[in-house]
Amino acid sequence: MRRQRSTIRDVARRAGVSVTTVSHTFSGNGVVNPATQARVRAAATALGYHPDVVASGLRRSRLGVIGLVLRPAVGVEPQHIQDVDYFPRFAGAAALTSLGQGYALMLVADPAVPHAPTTAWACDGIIVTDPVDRDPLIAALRAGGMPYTLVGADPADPDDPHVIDIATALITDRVLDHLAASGATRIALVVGTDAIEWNEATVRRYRERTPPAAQHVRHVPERSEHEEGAVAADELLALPEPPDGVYCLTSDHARALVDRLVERGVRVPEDVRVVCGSDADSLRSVAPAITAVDLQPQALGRQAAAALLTQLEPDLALAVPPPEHGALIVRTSTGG
Amino acid sequence: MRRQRSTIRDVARRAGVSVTTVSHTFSGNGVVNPATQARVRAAATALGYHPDVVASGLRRSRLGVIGLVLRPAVGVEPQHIQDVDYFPRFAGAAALTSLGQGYALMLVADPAVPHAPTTAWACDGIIVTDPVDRDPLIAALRAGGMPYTLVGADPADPDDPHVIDIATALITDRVLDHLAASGATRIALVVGTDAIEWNEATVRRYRERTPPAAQHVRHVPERSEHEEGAVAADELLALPEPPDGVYCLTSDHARALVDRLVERGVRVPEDVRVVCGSDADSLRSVAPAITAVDLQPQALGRQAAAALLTQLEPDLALAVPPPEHGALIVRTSTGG
DNA sequence: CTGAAAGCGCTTACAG
DNA sequence: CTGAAAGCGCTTACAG
Repeated sequence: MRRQRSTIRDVARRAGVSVTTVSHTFSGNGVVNPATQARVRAAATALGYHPDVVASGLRRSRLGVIGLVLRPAVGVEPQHIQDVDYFPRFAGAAALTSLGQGYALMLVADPAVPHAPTTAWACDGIIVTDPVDRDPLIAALRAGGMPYTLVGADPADPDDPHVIDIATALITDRVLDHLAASGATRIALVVGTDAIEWNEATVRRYRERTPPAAQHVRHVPERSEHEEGAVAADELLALPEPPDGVYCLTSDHARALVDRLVERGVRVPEDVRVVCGSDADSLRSVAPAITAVDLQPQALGRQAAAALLTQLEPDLALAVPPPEHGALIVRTSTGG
Repeated sequence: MRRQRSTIRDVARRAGVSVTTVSHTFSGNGVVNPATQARVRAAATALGYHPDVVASGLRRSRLGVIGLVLRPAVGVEPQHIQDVDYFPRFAGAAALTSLGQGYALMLVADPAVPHAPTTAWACDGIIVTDPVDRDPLIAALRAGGMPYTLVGADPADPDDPHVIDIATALITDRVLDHLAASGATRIALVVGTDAIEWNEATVRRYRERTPPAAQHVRHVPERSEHEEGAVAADELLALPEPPDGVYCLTSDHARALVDRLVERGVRVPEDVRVVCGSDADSLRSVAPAITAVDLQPQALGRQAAAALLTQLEPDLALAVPPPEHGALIVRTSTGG
């Protein structure tokens, strides 16, 4: 299956030098007479030679590859993940930042899941988005001595220094303030069930800020049918004192929730104001359009890649602007 | 920089066996007594051992990595490429298809550009989107014996068997038919300058179908300022017989073009009908919303990955549904 | 400035 | 069923 290519040996033979000289010529290490270099390069060109990155990676312990584990991607149907706006944008920005520093960006399967292809270990460092509570992957990365950067913290280890802040508490404050300013007095929270910072820290902050009697938290699995959002809407309306504001983290469920509210004659935003925690195409084009948090996936992707690259090569001194956390895109669902 | 991990030797020593036995245990090759296997696995676990994919890749000539070259990405500012909807969706779908077969998807820089990191060669095969005329990258891939799949053909080599069809002529027909059905009688074409199939085959088909006197083709560089679309609009209006229909391939320029038309008092779609060749967020949310071709990036991404995987492993027999080429999303700009 | 040689961590005939 | 040994293509002290 491998392309049979010419090797450093072939080039050395053709140029009449040793493999050392060929290696030096291409790596820039050592000193090689310019005339000799020219002979070597000519031979290489004639043979269509490229240094084998894999062999070189084996010797130098540096591949020039950054791995990206997109947590929810594993085992999810393609149509699911790609409807989500967040991940493609995050990955795109991380890829371009990496390429700019001479690194490729490799999308890998979670190496901690059973039977995962071990390719995940063929990189110089790994970005994980998002780590879960007591994340076995992080433990494995540490055990293997693999450099990593996390987007959002493992809830069980908030002080890991290799975390890109996703500012969940700050964002929660902004959303709850905005809902209140739009006239909401009883705000319900609809969150996912993945044990990630985004879910857990949102709930924590919500409980800190909301009088116990007014608290209502509904959990909806991230990868459930969209209709679960509608079911959540029904339940909220059935409460003794239904909420007049809802903060729903995921976009699919927010959409189904609003659809159901409208279907049942509830006016949005007059009767119930709704904010979604993650902006997406689909929130813009529905009626009423839904106010959402701009999570700034591209800024986060750039940040994460820069942080990991700096870990790998401390001299890089990459300057990337931090994301502007908590920016709200106000739409009809909160009177915008 | 490399994580110092335990090696197959360490495991062999601890388990009291040879490295051969350890290798056989993990690779599934050869036959190993179950009891011995258990000892080996126990030792491996205790040491936190993972087979080194790079070393194994070097020996076996198989890495489990598919490369993806996104042509326009090179040298482009991050904010540019990520505004484009096409590439993230394509890459996402290709990644998931690959992961499903145990391959990682690596985003690599164009290995044909000078000083490109050679990482691009650290994969088992490469997907190129989109090849340019007389593409030096394809020549390099062939010379290196690297399996590849192209999305769209090299205009100079339409018969390469490793091409995923992007059906440019068919799409052009659909668009021109739709514009005519919406009332357009003189249709201008606004295309990019990259020497890719999409641009060239669109022009060719347009010229085949349009009476010479009614032809008007305007080239706008893909990576020019958005305002170039406005300039194109001005030029079209300045023609002796201005068009009453425009087919503009790229979304940024289509948007600027429509904005300028409206600004100058031209009614869209009553006076001029406009179709964009590539759907994007931005076309949906403007007024008037712009009719566009759904290029089906996800379907193409799946197709391309499946084709390459099948080349690498003929036994795979991956069944992926082909994209439904030429689907139009009709919006206000053509009376939808 | 150039080269012979060891070794990165694995796989794979081959011999026992 | 198990092991000793060669070798994948490169890099890097080290000696000349």
